[in-house]
Amino acid sequence: MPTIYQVAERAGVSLSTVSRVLNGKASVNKVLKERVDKAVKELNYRPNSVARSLANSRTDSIGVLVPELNAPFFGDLMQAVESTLRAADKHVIISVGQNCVETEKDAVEFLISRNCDALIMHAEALSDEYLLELNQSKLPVALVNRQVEGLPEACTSLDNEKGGYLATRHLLELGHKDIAYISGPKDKSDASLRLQGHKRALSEAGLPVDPQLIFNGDYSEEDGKVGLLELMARDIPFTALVCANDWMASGALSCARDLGMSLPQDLSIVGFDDVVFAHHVFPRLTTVSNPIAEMAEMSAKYILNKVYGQANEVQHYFEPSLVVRESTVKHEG
Amino acid sequence: MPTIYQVAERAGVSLSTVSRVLNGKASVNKVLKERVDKAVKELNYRPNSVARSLANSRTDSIGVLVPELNAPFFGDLMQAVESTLRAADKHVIISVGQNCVETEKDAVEFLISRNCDALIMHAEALSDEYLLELNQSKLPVALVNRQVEGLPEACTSLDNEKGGYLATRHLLELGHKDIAYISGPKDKSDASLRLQGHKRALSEAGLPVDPQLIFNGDYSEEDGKVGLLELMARDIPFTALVCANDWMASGALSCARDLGMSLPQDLSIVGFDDVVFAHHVFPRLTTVSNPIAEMAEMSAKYILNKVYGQANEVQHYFEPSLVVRESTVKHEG
DNA sequence: CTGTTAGCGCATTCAT
DNA sequence: ATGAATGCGCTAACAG
Repeated sequence: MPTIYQVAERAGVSLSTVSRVLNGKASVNKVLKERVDKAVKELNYRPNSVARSLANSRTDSIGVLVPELNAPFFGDLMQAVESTLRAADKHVIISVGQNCVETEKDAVEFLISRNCDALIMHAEALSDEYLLELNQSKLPVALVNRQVEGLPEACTSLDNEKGGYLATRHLLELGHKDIAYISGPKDKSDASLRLQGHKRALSEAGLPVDPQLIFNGDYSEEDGKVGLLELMARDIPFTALVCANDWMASGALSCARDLGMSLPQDLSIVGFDDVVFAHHVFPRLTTVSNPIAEMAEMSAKYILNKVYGQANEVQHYFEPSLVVRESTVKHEG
Repeated sequence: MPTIYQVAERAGVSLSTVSRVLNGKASVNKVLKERVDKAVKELNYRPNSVARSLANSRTDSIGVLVPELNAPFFGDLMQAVESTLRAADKHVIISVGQNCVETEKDAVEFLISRNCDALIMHAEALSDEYLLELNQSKLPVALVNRQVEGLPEACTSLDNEKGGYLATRHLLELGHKDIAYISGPKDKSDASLRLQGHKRALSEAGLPVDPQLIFNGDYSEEDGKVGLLELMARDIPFTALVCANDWMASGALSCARDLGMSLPQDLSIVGFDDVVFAHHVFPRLTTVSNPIAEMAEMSAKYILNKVYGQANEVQHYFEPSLVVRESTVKHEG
């Protein structure tokens, strides 16, 4: 590995001149510049990024925290972040939080110890206070798909209430009146907002909100199944079901099929997120789109602005929209 | 940010003593060690990993190349690599190759410029020659799910031929005799090996290999659909279909349903890889399991051995196995 | 067992 | 516009 020193020697100039042409910040005599370029080529010189980082205390690396690596939702997120950042010659160090406070803290510590220039996180378990504190520690932070009081510009978020509203509204328009709901964990704001939207749609239609038609799930596929069984056991009839995410919808879907129901005639089901397998399930899932890739891209651009002086436009709030497929059908009756 | 120097000062020892207790390599007087530990705590000192890297020319980071970030198959791969490496306090820099030679080369260049200690790659487009050359450049390389002549110990791979054999064998045992096959790109060795296994199963059963019953796909969902339509257009009856991966199987599945066929009665379908959505599709997909997570883990352990002096056992060859679900059924007739 | 010294490769003052 | 000198924070001989 040639060093900048050897390049200087071969080009017959000083260290600093080479550095200058490499970074293009200061102006350099054209002749010298050419000699340097030539030497660089001949030696196949590549700057040592570690040394560079030590000298200017920038690593050009951004830490990314996601709950898991093998879920389509977070795959979309990472894809968007990586490509946006890579276009700016930054790179991504990915770390996994596993939905657990301790692991998430560890992961953040890990990323910090790696001297990341900034953090982009989809933090599930970390508290708002922790995030605020982190942000004040002069390490820029971007929060994807989350809203933290006091950090408006660092967050991108979705109007989850509207999403919940759209899902239920769709079913109402199809003539359903008895609509069950499988919620996400109520301590998560997105879950409670989605539920809130559901209730608003019901109210607007002049329908009561029956707590017996609501099941509290944990966003897992398994809980889609458990939830459906539990709801049916309560013996209050319903012709449609909203699930707070696609995983639970998928669980409910296959459970319903296993129960011998014919879908969507016997039960209309709506999901949330529009993850990639939403059109793999049968019947293809009607769901609410979640523009996670765009939110992730905006987070990356926000960091690019904040840390590297770029000037991208960044959007912080996003609207969900309904994606109608085949798992919902008009209620005859 | 406190430096090692300030820790030394506060503990009343020298720089090197601090370094020694931090790295635990050499032995240090117990009393001094305690003073150092105390100072570290009090100052909340965290070693600067960049400086450390510059001094010992190790970044403790491993470059990972995958074709895409938002596919379940590669999600499993990354998950396994990340957790294995993280347990050893190494970290992962992920880069995307997009199935394209140029992009893959760029990605590799990028990772090299980042001073990765090693590379773990699922390289799709890069040639064997390129990989051999890379490996000789003293940068250790591990190839996941690929076999390169001349680099036996760097590779983990699956017995794809056997996988193809198992898929077709299963259908034969169910009484099917007319079995169509949608292959992956024939320039990829896994695809051609899977097809080869299919043919062997046919031959062993004394059945002819009809080229008219084979369609060349590109592993995409779309080609599952296109392939099925094309095969049906050829007007040679078949009662079962093997697809060289789950994506194509999924495409074929939903295409068949759209055509009004009732599954699995009208057509038995087998996939390959057992990706996460294999049990989301309807009917749940019978497929061949691909232990990608284990292969990835082994690649990580291989690197841990090779670069960081660990001594894990590493397995290089893996056997696929059949996962029977509901998309295949006995052929009556 | 401990402290002193010298780089690792580069960016950046500061002079010129 | 250019070169010489200094330091980023740490590890690793080396000497004691």
